[in-house]
Amino acid sequence: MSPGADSIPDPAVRRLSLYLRQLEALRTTDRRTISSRELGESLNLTDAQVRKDLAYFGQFGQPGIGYQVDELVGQLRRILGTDRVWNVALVGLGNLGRALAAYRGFLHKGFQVVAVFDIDPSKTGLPIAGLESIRVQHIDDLKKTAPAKWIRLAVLTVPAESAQSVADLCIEAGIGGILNFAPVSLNVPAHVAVRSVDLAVQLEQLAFRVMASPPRP
Amino acid sequence: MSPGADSIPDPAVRRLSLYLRQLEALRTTDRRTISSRELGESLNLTDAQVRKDLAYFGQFGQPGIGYQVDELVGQLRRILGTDRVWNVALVGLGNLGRALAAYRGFLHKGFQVVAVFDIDPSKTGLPIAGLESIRVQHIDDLKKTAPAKWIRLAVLTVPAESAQSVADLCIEAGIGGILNFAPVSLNVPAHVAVRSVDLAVQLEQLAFRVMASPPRP
DNA sequence: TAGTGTGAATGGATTCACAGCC
DNA sequence: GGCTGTGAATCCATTCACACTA
Repeated sequence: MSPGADSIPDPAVRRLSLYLRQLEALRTTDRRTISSRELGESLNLTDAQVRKDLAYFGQFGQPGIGYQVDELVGQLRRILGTDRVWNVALVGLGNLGRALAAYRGFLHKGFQVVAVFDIDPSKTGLPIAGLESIRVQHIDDLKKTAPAKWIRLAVLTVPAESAQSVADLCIEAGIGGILNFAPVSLNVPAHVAVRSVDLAVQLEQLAFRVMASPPRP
Repeated sequence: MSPGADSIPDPAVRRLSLYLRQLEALRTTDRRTISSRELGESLNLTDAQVRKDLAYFGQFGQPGIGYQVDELVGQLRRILGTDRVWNVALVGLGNLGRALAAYRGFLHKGFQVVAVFDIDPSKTGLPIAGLESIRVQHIDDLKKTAPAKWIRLAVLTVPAESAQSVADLCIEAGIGGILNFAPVSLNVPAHVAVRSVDLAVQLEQLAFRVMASPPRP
């Protein structure tokens, strides 16, 4: 069926998530089909871009009609892997970590926080607001808990200084993907995926663009 | 001096922030200079990439030596605009909003949250943990407060349903850059910069990559 | 020798444009 | 007429390779 995932341009895969999000929003309306042009316009992309991205994975559209919203949602979920639920570990219980633990939006998108870790022993055993069924574990439990609970993704909300060593622990524990909120670039082996979100970096990028455009009257 | 900001490839500008972060970490050590090769290796980039990115903005290196760490930090801050402090508005006081308000790491990177808004009238006037000097304001104050406090950047941590209308308010208030955490794509005029961070999208991207590589033994 | 800055070459992603289908 | 899927053409970013400098 589809070609190997690594032969597909990374930008195309990123857009897949945006298509899915847009289509899911559309499903609450009574729209049954959508054209590549409409879908593209809603995201500031060209119609050709949309068609090419989807065509990497198969032929989902009908000439003269467009794409069936429901079917395309199903296909995109399958492609991205969110047609099942992924168990996620959250590591680091600072402000951000607690906020993410309490965030409800993940589950129906296919992700479920099933374990929470911190290095501070005084926190272990405590309950988590918004996650009634689980307790904070010490980070040393990661290596045992991750395989036992089928956890393959980890969210890191730890201080910059400890991020690399925590990432190493995650990898040892068999984690395959890391979402890193610490402001450092992690070194990981090729078989591990990392995405980093650095708030300060995002703001810097905005600052650069704001400087470039003239101040508003 | 430098060419217009929009003639510079976006990927290059993104890397500038990473260079800056890396160099700032380096400054705590006694390293005075660094070569493009070393800087690149620490970020999994080629030396040519690093040199070309920097060369868009000027000639900062010394042949045979490399780059002076301190000087390059200064140049990058100037280029990105973080040699001064940017006033930031935070809109939406859910879990994530409160976590970001309390986050200390921003100030010394050049960003300062100087106002906080929410639509819930019962929250207005309340103090913010971690931001002693300010009080929650109602979102209708945005249009008056933003110009008065020289706020040009906004961080949106509001529900998906209200994100677009809050963004519209920001734009009306003269905001030039929006960091959007709501899982929707915002429509804004060309003179406004937007960066979106959607946690679910990030996890989806990881899931896709993890599926592509074989499970670990 | 070590390392920058940069034109030229390469490699990839986006857009074009059109054959084919509803 | 409307719309997809896709080779071909274009555009743009990355890498190469080398003249030049400390």
